[in-house]
Amino acid sequence: MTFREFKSEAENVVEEALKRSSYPTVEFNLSEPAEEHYGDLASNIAFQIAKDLRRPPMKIAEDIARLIDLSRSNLIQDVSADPPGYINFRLNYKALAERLLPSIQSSDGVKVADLGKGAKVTVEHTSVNPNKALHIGHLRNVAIGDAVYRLLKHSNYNVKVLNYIDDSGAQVADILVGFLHLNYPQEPPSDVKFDHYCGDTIYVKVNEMYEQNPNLLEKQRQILKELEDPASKISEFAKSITSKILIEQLKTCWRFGVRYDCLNFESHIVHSRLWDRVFKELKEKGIVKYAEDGRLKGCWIVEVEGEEEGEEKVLVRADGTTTYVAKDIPYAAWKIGLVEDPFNYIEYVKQPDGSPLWATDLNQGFKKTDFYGAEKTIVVIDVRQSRLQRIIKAVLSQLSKGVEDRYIHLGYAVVSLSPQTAKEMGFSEEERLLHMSGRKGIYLNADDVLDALKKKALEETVKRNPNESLEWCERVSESIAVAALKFDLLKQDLDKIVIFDLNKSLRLEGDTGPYILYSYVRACRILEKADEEDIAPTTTNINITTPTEKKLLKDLSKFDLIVEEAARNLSPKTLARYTIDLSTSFNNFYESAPVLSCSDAAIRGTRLMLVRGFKSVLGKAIDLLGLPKVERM
RNA sequence: GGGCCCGUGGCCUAGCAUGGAUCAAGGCGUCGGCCUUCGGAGCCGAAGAACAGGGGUUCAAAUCCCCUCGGGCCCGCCA
Repeated sequence: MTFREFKSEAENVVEEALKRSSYPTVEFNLSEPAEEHYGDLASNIAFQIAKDLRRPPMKIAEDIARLIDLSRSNLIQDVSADPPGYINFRLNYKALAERLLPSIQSSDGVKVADLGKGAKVTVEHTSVNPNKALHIGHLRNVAIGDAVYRLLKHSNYNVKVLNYIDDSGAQVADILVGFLHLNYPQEPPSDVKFDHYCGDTIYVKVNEMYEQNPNLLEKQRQILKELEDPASKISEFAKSITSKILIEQLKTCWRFGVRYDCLNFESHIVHSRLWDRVFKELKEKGIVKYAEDGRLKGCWIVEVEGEEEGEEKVLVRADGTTTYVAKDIPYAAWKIGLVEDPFNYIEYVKQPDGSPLWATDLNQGFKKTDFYGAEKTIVVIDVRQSRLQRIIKAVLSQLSKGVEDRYIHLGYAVVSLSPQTAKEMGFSEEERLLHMSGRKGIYLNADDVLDALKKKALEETVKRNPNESLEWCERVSESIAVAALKFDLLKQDLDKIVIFDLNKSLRLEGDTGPYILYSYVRACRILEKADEEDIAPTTTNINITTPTEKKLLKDLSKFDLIVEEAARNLSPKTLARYTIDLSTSFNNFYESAPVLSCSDAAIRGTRLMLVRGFKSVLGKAIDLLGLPKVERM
């Protein structure tokens, strides 16, 4: 918001000084010094010049610093050359406060850079097979996808969120086998959600039975065959089951604070014959080849860039059916507008935030242009799918130039169970982390984890709020649980495996979501009391004095730079880390700079503005991460 | 066998894109402090002294390059 201006002022004065000097023009950068006491920004320009001229950097830094003219700068307090050759700039905190604080007294004033200029982008995430409940691993996908959506939307992209529903695969047939051939009742026990029932009981049991009873596998194949006809009785039955599961899954996602724009059903993509059109073009352009002989005789295959011969991927089997990856190609082509839209759209359900959730349909509904033909499309899927995603992208690139930049696979490492949790749950006795498996029943259901977190938060909330109703405490605890889990899944690098430990992840202290919420609540309390005591913020006589005030102010001023970085790199982690840092700065300020009891009116008023500004900025950061907010806890 | 990713104090992580400053930063855990002060889900301090190992590039490497080791994932006419 203004750190950006400080930075560009510093850039300008260095460039101008360089022009006035006898030194050659070079590229340089400005970064924050390792230690606060060096200043607020440092230029490495002297090192860059020293490299070319083979002269001591310190001398060069001194020469340039001497030529720097600050007369037209507002936010630079002073500048110095320091060993071994840095040019350090210090912020004029009073000027920064006067510029920044009035603008962020309400959340409307907290602006984010316009990166998107309204460009149409789709983000696909969640995409859980509709035969089971979401587990903790799925939640990483959901949290990342939702945060990316929020980051892009606020950076002025026109973002639509897609959720791909594979309603015609073998996993769905497995559930049908359970109902039709193992006589599972169609209603779950009264205290069990339908998605849990299908996933925890039927899916796992059916897969166990396949091993003992090969006949059952034959039944599954039969069901799959019958599912190909959308008008068949079994298709209708499948649809009723998958819809029931899907709605339960959506409830979990809504509980997690997530929304979507459109459900894309695989069965619709298959029956739309999109594949035929794309396949025809792939053949005409020679992108797919027919294997005349060899191991893959009779198949249509593509070569995979960067892989050895003999590693070709089959798109169409010898029997004429399409493979998994082939099914994704027309869908991806649809997303970026390489094919016409064959779908109608119906309003599937109203979401808790009031927005409609649309779904593809082949018969009824309207035509809509919102969901296909995006400038960029981002698909959030774990890294195990990287090779397939690369193949899809490569095939599309051959159909149309420029697809490389428009089709983006956002991969992330999986969530695994810690040895302790694996033992506690009775999944394993080994001292190593355990990968989850829906088929084997090795996972923790998302709802169960949230419930456990909520229970823990509730104990604390009730203890701290003896005068509040149980309903109130429950509501707050639910928010704390969601914030804790979501933040835990967002805060680390996408390339790193999340080792989920039931006990450790139930933490409410330290680098956690509750820490952030707690900081927010503290700010709310101060503002509430200030209101009661009729203490108004200063707007004319701003006075920044202490180190913790300065640090908080500086952190606030960086918000838009951080959001920009996070949005550009599709990196929720970047914002998550900032949010912790900002909260820490506030808590330090809170300990050392009393607001309401401060006797100096100007200082008190300034601090109050800082608290308000903090509430606005942190509130925005919380929104962008997709965490729930609470005003008391 | 080929490809991708990870390896930072006892444990978990940030920093790596764009190499630089005397102490490489947080959290957890351990030990010790801080409520007559806006809420202690907080703050302060201490101990531990660590960028997997080796080589290279550079005035300067946790960061770039190469090799080795350890761990994970992917490599099906399954999805």
